[in-house]
Amino acid sequence: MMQESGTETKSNGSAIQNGSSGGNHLLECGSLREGRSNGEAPAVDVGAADLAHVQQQQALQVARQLLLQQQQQQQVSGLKSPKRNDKQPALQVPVSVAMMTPQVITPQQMQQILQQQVLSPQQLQVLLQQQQALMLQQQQLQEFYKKQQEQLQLQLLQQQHAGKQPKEQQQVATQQLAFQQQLLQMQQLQQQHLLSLQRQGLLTIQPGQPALPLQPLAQGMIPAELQQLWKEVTSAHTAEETTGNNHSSLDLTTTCVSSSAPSKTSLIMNPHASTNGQLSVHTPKRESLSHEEHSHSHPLYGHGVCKWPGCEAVCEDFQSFLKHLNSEHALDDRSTAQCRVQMQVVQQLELQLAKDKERLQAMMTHLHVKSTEPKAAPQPLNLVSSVTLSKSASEASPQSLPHTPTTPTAPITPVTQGPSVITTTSMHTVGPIRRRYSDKYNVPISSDIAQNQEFYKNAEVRPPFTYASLIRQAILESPEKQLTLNEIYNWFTRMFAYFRRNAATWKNAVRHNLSLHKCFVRVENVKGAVWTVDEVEFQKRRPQKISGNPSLIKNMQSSHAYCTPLNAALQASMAENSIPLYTTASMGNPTLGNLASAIREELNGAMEHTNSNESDSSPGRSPMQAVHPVHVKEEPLDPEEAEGPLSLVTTANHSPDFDHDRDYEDEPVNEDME
DNA sequence: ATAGTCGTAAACATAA
DNA sequence: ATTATGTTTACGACTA
Repeated sequence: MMQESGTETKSNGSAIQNGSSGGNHLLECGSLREGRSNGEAPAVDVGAADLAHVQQQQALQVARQLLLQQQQQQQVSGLKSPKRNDKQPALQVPVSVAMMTPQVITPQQMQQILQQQVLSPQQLQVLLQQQQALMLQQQQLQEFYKKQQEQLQLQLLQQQHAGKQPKEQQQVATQQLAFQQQLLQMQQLQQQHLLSLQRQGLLTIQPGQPALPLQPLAQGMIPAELQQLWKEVTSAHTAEETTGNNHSSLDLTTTCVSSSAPSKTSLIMNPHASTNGQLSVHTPKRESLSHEEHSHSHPLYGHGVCKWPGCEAVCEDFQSFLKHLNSEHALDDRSTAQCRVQMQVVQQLELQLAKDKERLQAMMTHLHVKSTEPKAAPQPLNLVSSVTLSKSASEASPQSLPHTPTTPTAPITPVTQGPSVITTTSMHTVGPIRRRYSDKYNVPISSDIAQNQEFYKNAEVRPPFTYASLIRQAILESPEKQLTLNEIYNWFTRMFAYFRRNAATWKNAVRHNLSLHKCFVRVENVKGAVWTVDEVEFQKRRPQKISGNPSLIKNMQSSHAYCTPLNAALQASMAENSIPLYTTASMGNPTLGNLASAIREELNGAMEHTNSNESDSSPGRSPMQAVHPVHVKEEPLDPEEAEGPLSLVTTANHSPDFDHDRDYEDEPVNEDME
């Protein structure tokens, strides 16, 4: 008999922020159409290269045009971000453009497009050059046109005076007409190409836009300026991206340029960008465009620095800033281009946000778990039990259902619907009453926990991992990589609402597991004993993980090779995703971490498997280094080197304040942590 | 059909 | 004596 109710140091641990971002009204996320299913590859055909270039040029110009208009309007009223609510006049144009896009191109398409580097920096450069050429051409044409017109008028006047109509005049007139036609044709062409561009997702311009006016063309840019512009836009952007914009924005520049930014790449690689809602709306400097209602804090001004993308000019006071703004960032092509880029950034972010919101909503709806919801179901487990998303669900749901007594409150989403709604990576709910832990199914525990931390904390959902995995995780998350039994208990209760009840049961299970599995090593300590993890042993039992999926392994390996460069960064930043627990994880694209660790863990598992279990026979760098359990306590031994450093960081999150928290005692779970 | 894994329950031991 | 901590056994569900 274990009566853990004995030690009830009610310090209630907790930082259980039931942050559950509750009712976010999901935005209608534009249709999630397949990315350019019909292989009309945006890629430029060699033969049609010129045409494509012209198209791009024109597209760019149109974009500039739009932005110019926008800017003109904004000059007075200030900038308005194309964010959700504004339908203000100031934004009219851009908004329509921005809002348009989702329907025209899906995010996926966008990603693809960008990934394909349809507009790679180089390409854009070329593009710009060509644009310059074109503009010059047009300029010449226009000038000529003007001259002709002037001439014509002069002649007209003269002739009116003279009262006669010489042939010359007619000639001039027809000439002019020809030019006009020429120009018109050009415009039409431009529009045409624009449309095709749009179709290809190269440009996000509203088709209904009026014919390309000639005026803006006339004031085309100076080549040099264009170059500079591009440079600036690019560099500024990349810089920002790398400085912590996690938002996987898909703007042209960054996506193409900054291969170093893990977020982006991974997002692209990620089949289902799953995030846990929470995709914080926090856009680093990108808010530059967002409008500020507060007169004083100009979104483009902060900390005495101009926040215009890539500017960073120092301005002592607001006045000088305004001055600077008007002089340096006046309505010109550069600003326009930058604006455009910014627009895309925002747009993508919004798309992403919308998507994630929708996802979250679906998750919530599906699980029917609301932190506010009265716990009608006494058996928390059952609540999710039928949500089986993992394997078992897909194969045969029938068997799983009968077991669940409490299905009433169970998820709404029919099981048959499958994992489509909830991304398989993020939401591995337990199986039937007798969970089939996804533990083995390529879901890295660490990332899953990190990602769904809030969820687990608030919803009494059984984490889809075995006790062993959870215990290991708890231990690895600790600073010393070692925990006392009680600390393990605390970790369980702290991290999972599910483990705040039936303490006797699961605590027994924990102890049972600790004793049973060789991977848990008990180490005598000054003040008792602590438990550590023998990673080698732990991994030994993992080969089963990927059991039947050679292709997956293959993919993993290949993809691993591909993302090796970013792996380091990923690992560092994500640090198993568990560090800043919900902070970083939620900030960026949690999926990243998931992906990263998934890859890593999977790989380890796979390799382990193929390496013939045991006996590190691998010549090169075997994922595991045979270490004797004895050593365990001495040095954390990094069986998976990849994870070694990570774990170190991981521990950081284990703030001392958590250590105090006491158990949530069993039976009378006063779930007042809502 | 079978072996292995996992969760649960419980008996038992031991130290504080 | 009580409690926390460990160990061990048994058993059923489940999977490969």
